[in-house]
Amino acid sequence: MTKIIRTEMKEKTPEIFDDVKKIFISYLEQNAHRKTPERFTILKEIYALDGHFDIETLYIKMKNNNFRVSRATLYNTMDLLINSNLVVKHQFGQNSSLYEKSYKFKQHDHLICLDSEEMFEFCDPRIQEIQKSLEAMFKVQITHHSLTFYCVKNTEKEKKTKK
Amino acid sequence: MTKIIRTEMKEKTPEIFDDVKKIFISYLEQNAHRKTPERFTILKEIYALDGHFDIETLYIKMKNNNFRVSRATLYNTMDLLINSNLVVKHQFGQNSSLYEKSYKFKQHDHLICLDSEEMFEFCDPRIQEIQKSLEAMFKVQITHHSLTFYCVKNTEKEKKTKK
DNA sequence: TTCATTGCAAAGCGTTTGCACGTTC
DNA sequence: GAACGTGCAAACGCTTTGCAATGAA
Repeated sequence: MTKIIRTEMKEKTPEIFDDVKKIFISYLEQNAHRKTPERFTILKEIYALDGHFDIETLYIKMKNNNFRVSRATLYNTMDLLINSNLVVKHQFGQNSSLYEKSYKFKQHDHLICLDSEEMFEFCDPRIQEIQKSLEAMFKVQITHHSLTFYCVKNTEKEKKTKK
Repeated sequence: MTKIIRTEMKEKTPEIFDDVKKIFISYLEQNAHRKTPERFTILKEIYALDGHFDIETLYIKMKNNNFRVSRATLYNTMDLLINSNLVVKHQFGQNSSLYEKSYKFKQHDHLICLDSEEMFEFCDPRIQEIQKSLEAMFKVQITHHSLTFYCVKNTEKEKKTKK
């Protein structure tokens, strides 16, 4: 599996779950969504995970913890969490999407090695400058972005198509 | 359908197909792939298209032109063309991939409006600077990147999840 | 002749949908 | 009580795979 190298240590996860829960409640109330126990259980499970995860992994984890949950509910809840800015979604390959908790975790982009199983995370302030330029040029408000660089360590004869 | 606004006009497509064909032949020979008529027909069809397209669109277009082709061959050939640097692949949503001819067409990134059907293209030199920094920092060679900004024109109450 | 490539159809797989039941408001 | 949310299974849609036939080297 993919080894992830983080360029900066993340702060120890304190009791941020209370904060996160409040934010989620506020979002649900403001948008007239119901506060079901499933939604809070899913949020809690996600904030107990580190790094990227996919729906299947989350599903298995919850099943192992004896929570009765369906994939459909997981997908629905992810949308709510993304809109609450509590989770970010990445689509690196063409396969499954990867998700990641985002509250109090620094926004970062990715550098993916094509000839090894490594993925690096980085944060470059120049991306914010580009964003400002675009907002001024196109007269829009940018909500988020996705930036991924792909690299090789060794020179390869023919690039393997990423599965 | 998505309206695409280009920030700079592309040069008129001259007889670049000869160049492109030579590059493809060279790639096929260097990698011991066969030079089948299907591959060249697909290449020609792609270079007759403008902007983004998906496999289904290309498939229909070729069927309409009375070419006997299968989707499987289209997918296989796209991989070869991507490795030849004659085509780039975008994965904006989580649905189908979009492809685009790339030879002699300026590398660009995208700005996607979430509350309209517009997509802008832009090219910012600062992205190259970020790339250089990353190559030095991680001691790798970057082959390509994907950068997409998402924006809104109007303030929206609840973000619609992109289909 | 050999075996990579092709078209076709079926399979694969992540995600979405339909529906009856349960639960929040 | 009304209607939103849930679990389950089936459906969906893009992509890949299996296989016999074709044809490039």
